[in-house]
Amino acid sequence: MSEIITQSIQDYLKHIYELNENGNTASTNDLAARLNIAPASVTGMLQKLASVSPALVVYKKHQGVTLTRAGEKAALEVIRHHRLLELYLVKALGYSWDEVHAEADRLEHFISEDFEARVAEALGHPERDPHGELIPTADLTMPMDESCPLASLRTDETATVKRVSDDDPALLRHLLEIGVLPEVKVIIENYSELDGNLTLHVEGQKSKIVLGTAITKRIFVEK
Amino acid sequence: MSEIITQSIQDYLKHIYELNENGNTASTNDLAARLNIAPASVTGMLQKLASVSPALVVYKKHQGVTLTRAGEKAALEVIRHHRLLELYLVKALGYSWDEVHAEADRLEHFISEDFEARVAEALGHPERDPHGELIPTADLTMPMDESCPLASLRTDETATVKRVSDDDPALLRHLLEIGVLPEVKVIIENYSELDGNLTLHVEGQKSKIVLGTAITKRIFVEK
DNA sequence: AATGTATTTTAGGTTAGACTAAATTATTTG
DNA sequence: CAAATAATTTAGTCTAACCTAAAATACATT
Ligand SMILES: [Mn+2]
Ligand SMILES: [Mn+2]
Ligand SMILES: [Mn+2]
Ligand SMILES: [Mn+2]
Repeated sequence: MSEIITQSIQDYLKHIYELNENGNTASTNDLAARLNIAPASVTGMLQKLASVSPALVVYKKHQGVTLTRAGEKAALEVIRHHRLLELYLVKALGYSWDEVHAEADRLEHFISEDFEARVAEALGHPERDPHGELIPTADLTMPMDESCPLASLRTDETATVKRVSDDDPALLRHLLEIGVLPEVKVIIENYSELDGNLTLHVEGQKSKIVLGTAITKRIFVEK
Repeated sequence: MSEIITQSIQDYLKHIYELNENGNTASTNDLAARLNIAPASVTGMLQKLASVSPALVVYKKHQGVTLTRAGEKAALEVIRHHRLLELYLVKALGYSWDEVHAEADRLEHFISEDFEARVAEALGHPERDPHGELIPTADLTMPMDESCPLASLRTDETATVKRVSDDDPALLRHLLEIGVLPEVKVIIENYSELDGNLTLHVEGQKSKIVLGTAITKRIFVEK
């Protein structure tokens, strides 16, 4: 039984996990867009993932998929690899936080459990990756994430940045430049009803900055 | 033109390089044995490698293959990855020298040129891997290897161990135990005509040891 | 409730890289 | 040098993971 979980399957499961995180089922089209694979091919793979034993997803025609516990464990394994690798590349090999994603996205599929354990040890069993994303534990549970989008804050609210989306290097370079990094405090000076722009003061920075929703939806904070 | 060099092709080229090292052409059967692939499948791949452009091997029916310059460069790229990775795993992550081969054999195909450069830098641009094997340079040339098999030495000769075969963990653990490591000096106390056994004194060790040809052919020394 | 649009699935096909069985060619040995 | 044996190649299949085009279904709007 217990089928081989290929690189391709790992990528499907990882993206299904991320789409499921907000309680949504993962739709064929969303997955196709994320994975850069034709929707028809995604349907084929989802049907396969649902019919292996143990099943990795629950599939109902036209209604997208959710992960089974087996699928979730496989997904968390890959995500743990990814995030540990990202942090290791930064800490040990001097990568900057906008460079790590692509490298980790490949290597995540090929490191051994031994390698994973040694890297975790070398890093002191960290909780978060360079972008503040939570690292699943060695026993494959995902810690609770208490954060909400910066975009949901309003004038005079105060919060601490916890994590940022890591898939756009240009955004990461910009955030580094304006000092919006994990664990940094921000104060909302103004919220614009018209465009959703936030004007905010960033701890340690002289001038205020204005950020649109394309950015503030990708920054997560705790109040 | 310039075809994609897949993981599978990289493995073929690497093993062809190693078989070619002693001036021999790489035979279908030898490759099949090393790669754990049926001879018929190897023939198919060799014909393909000979017909891509630029050609990666020179193939003549029933006579095995040799690498073209393009094939050699691709092979050296993989071998450089492998040996840098092995040394990095030992130096940075605490692997022992009998544990690194399998991990490096997978990762060699998936690290970026950037990763390679950073690892080389972190290691101070080393010349040899943990087993004493020479690391191809960044511009893909293989340094001269001046060593010869320990098995070719005779009574009263003195030599320095330069490298050992890295593909048998049990042998590596044994060599570690008896102190036969790169840069260690040995003196041949006796050579047996009958079985080829060598009795030798190893620098830093109390008692003499006797090694059969299965071992002495896999240890390389300089006089 | 009917129609148009968006989403998803089905059907049929391609490619890389493996396999086995059978045929061919090369090499060794009596 | 002929027969046996070993090495290699050919021919035909298989599987995973993708593709496109067409069909089916679901959903949104009037
Ligand atoms: Mn990936
Ligand atoms: Mn990250
Ligand atoms: Mn390999
Ligand atoms: Mn080695």
